[in-house]
Amino acid sequence: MACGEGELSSLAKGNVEHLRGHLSDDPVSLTSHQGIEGIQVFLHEKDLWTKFHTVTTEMIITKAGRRMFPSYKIRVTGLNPKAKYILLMDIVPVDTHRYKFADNKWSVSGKAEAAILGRLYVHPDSPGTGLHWMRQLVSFHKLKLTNNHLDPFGHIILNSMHKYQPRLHIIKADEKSGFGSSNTAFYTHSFPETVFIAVTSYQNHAITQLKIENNPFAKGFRGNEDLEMHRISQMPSKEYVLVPQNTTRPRLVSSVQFPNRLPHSAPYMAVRASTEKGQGKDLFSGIAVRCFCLTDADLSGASVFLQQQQHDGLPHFLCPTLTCERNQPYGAEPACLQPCMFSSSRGDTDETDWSFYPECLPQQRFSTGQQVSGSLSYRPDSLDF
DNA sequence: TCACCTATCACATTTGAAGGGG
DNA sequence: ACCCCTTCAAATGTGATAGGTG
Repeated sequence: MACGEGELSSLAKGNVEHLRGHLSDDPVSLTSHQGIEGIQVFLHEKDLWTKFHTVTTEMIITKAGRRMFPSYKIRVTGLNPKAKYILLMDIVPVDTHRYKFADNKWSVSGKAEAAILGRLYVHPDSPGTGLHWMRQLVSFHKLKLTNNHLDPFGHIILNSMHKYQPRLHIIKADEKSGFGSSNTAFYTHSFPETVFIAVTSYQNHAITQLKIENNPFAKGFRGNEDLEMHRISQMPSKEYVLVPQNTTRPRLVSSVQFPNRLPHSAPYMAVRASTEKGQGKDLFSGIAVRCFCLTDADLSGASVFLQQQQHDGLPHFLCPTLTCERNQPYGAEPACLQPCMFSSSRGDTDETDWSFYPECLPQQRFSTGQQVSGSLSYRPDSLDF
């Protein structure tokens, strides 16, 4: 059903270029059309786009060309199943400003550079029948952005630090509709949440984090703390680096490293990590969890607490150790708690009570001052400290 | 000369397609 | 035909450094 580039070349490529003259340069109007009625397009992963949009989406541009993330994917309805259509994208400047990122926000920094002749990205399945386009997601994930004004690969050329609006065009590709003439039937749509600023390196750390968390190819940058804690665990105890407990750590806990000595006076988070989907989250019934240690007064030991992020936005704290003899959520900051420590040595019969977490049964217990490292396994039967 | 901003490159890591062997 | 494994190109953000500008 899909039609290749060759067919496009012979049938219509020249005409598609010719169509540029008919396409509006106005990025603000969301939809315009001529000779086509009833088409609807829906943005795939709209929620993800919105997440990026709320912190101002940035797209990397490189000399070699860089794909967009999130990918531009759409679902189309309302096409004539038997008629042929060409689907294509272009990306147009939103305004005539150049932008800068300072004080954690984007602002206008001057006049835009001269606009580059806009290139079109024709979907490789073009021309395809309405049935073909409607029965599956239409993905423009292979579209690449470049800042190379002499780019020979047909990538879309943009200026760094300028704001752009991607647009979708659906063009009826048959002679009857006057294809290639001024009567060509077309439909154009812009999704406001896909506006982005082109950059050569990310400016806003929030965007970097969103990309890392959502782009599978950036998976290698997730959970860097895992690697860090592993590195730390290989160091002599005096060289442990401790992270203040109030450090924002939004992710879930799956692995644990405990130094054998901790400075006193403040709670420290000595634990961290999560790389696998669902780890921690499932263990703790879908609530975000993090672990940290409290020291006792003579620096000789640490206790483990688990912090639950409640839906009311207030963190509650659980102490699963026997010493505390409290298995209730604490409605207070950990600093308000009396430090408690593991009073038993390894092999002692004292039970660390993990019963609050029915799936979470430690195979071993800690002793005071004992260096403990290991991981909370995803599978309840393989918890291993 | 200096500070600041932006661009570029090598790098480590992951993904996923392709190909070979059993 | 199917499964498993290996290989490799492509995609990705990082961090150091280069280059441009005022």
